[in-house]
Amino acid sequence: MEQVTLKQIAEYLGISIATVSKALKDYPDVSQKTKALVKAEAERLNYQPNSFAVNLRTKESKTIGLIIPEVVHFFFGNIVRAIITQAEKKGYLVIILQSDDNPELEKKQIDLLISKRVDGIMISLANNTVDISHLQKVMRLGIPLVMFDKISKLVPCSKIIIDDRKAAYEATKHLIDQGCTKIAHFRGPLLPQNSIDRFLGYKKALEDHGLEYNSKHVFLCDPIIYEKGREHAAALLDQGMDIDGIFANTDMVAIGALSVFNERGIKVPEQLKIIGFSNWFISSAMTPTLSTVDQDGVKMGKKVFKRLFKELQAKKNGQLLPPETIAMPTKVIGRGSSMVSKVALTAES
Amino acid sequence: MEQVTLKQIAEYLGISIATVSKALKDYPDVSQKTKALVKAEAERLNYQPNSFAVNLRTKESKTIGLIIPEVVHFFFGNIVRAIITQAEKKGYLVIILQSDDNPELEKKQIDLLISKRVDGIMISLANNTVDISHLQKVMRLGIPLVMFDKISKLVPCSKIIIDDRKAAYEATKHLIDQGCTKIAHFRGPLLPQNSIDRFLGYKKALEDHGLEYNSKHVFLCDPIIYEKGREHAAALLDQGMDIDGIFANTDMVAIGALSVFNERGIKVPEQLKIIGFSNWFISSAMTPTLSTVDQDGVKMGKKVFKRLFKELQAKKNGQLLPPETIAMPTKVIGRGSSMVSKVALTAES
DNA sequence: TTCATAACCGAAAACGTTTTCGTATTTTCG
DNA sequence: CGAAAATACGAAAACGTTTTCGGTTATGAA
Repeated sequence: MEQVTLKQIAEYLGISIATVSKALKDYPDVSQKTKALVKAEAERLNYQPNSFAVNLRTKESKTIGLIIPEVVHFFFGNIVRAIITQAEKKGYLVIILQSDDNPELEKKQIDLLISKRVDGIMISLANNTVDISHLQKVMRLGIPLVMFDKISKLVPCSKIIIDDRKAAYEATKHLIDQGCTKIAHFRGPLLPQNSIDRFLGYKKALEDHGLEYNSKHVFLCDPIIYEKGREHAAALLDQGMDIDGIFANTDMVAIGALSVFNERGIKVPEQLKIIGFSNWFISSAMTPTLSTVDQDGVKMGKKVFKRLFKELQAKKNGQLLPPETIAMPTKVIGRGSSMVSKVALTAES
Repeated sequence: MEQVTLKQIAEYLGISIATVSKALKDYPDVSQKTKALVKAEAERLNYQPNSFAVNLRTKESKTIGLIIPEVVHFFFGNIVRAIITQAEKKGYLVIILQSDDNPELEKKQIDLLISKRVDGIMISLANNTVDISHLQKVMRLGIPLVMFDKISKLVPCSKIIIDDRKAAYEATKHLIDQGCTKIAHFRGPLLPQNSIDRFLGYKKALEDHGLEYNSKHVFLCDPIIYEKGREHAAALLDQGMDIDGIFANTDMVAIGALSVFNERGIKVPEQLKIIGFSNWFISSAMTPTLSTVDQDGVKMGKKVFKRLFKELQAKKNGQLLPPETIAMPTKVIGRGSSMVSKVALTAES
């Protein structure tokens, strides 16, 4: 019933606690015979070291924290899965906290992780996090920190991102290549770097292709949800706005817009082409299938943990790695919502 | 840089560690003056107790484990969110592990949680978990255990579920009420209780309404994914099977089927009606919108934690609560995929 | 003044581990 | 055979906290 301790094994075998501990960890100054004895007994009693005692002694928790705005999110979900898997391989446990895009909650959760003495922290910021004192605290305490996706340039830590600007540029260019000349952008909130970058990429693509940028063609989605896509799409139709393409900040928003067009009988892609962002699973199940920008969450999650692990190792050796920013590749996936049907059917399996 | 300890505060103030500890916890045998002094100093130095030392001493980790097949899943995502929120309120941290529907991984993760000395465990089983020795071990160790959604009747612990049989019955009945007489069922794997129950509910509904059950009308989806829905829908068409309704084990499967019908020009709901299960968010964004069975993940998550918390409290007081099984309510949501368009447009906002 | 009482504080043990260092025993080898 | 070296083990401190139990001082009453 109660968990067995080194002491119990020692008493049973009539040897010291120190020897038992060393035997289990294959110290060289323990005889083979004793080792065998101890291990057999530990096995028999199903001994499991008390991690609190271990952590207290070694000052290592073998636990890392992960804070993300939303677990349910398709993209984050993939990242989470990848991180957990990688971490597990290296013997780390992941504590996942969801900030709900709430900066205050995010702050509290950072404190919680610190008080739980996690070895490192991975975070994707809440959309409107501006005060970064909690992150600076993490750095000050010397806790390895890796930011990903939603980052703040003001924090001098490693970052794993995608090149949102370039990706947005290419998404917009894709619409232009398909013949669009009046392209609207359903943008994300004003603050987070990636929604800024996507907007800038959109703008740059227009300019580079001789299309004039019109601020009236940019719609703000805050928060970035399905309903906002519907709302703006409806507004667009109600105003009789002359638009033949939409680049949406996210698949979620694009799907919202698409549903309105479907309801109102606007033909996509004939009358209007749409491209989203993230390659959310469901985007390939829509009618028509949704063009989008693919960002590989699994790859990103792997990179995030790998980088953190590297910093953890460095810290153990008393080193401090200079922060590094890694941009992951993306690629435009053309599907039914932006391409003529013949192609759309075969674009993706 | 380094975390401050009681000892440092004590030394600085020239008093004992014991007094500092007691002052911070408002023990009655510490003077108001000292308390104020200590608290001010602790505040100033930003003292945070070392949780390992606390846990080692108190034998409480204030940490609970949560194992689910898949984090990304819409329904589980909601449950996770609710559990985390509730747990946080009571000062508990949640360690989330994803079993990927893999029984061996599930087993390992249970061991991991035990070795991390979590105070309690919440689990939704992998689809094909048959060996339940790891769960029995949890019970043997006296660790409070709550199972939800995917449960095993063989483990004598508390369970939070929905009445799948009743819910499936009503979903099927909904199709019958809409005029369907030849209803197929895309069922889940053979093992987990809830896919069995949904199948039984489907069958019962047919029988109760004078429709004959035909095993050829039941298609196995294992795993329960989008592609399986597509596959069976295609098979159904290719065989020229005479079907006017489908009750799918999950929205995911229903959407897969729907996408095939959309591609092949089968009119839903006119030629064929579909109802899914779970009220996955995206089901209301499909064209047509998907009818489904709503199960409130948030409510369920709350219940799960509340029950665990109750057992944790009881354990502290040396009691052991008898296991309890709670069924959460569900409700059929009729949308465009099963109802005439006039209604469908207004069924859900 | 003296004694009982209350108020306040600290010494010390305990939680279970890891690791250093010392010591006792055995082995090796000139 | 005797000294040096290798081998095997254990004592003890340390990690930071909580809590029991005494002890000291101040307070008040007799």
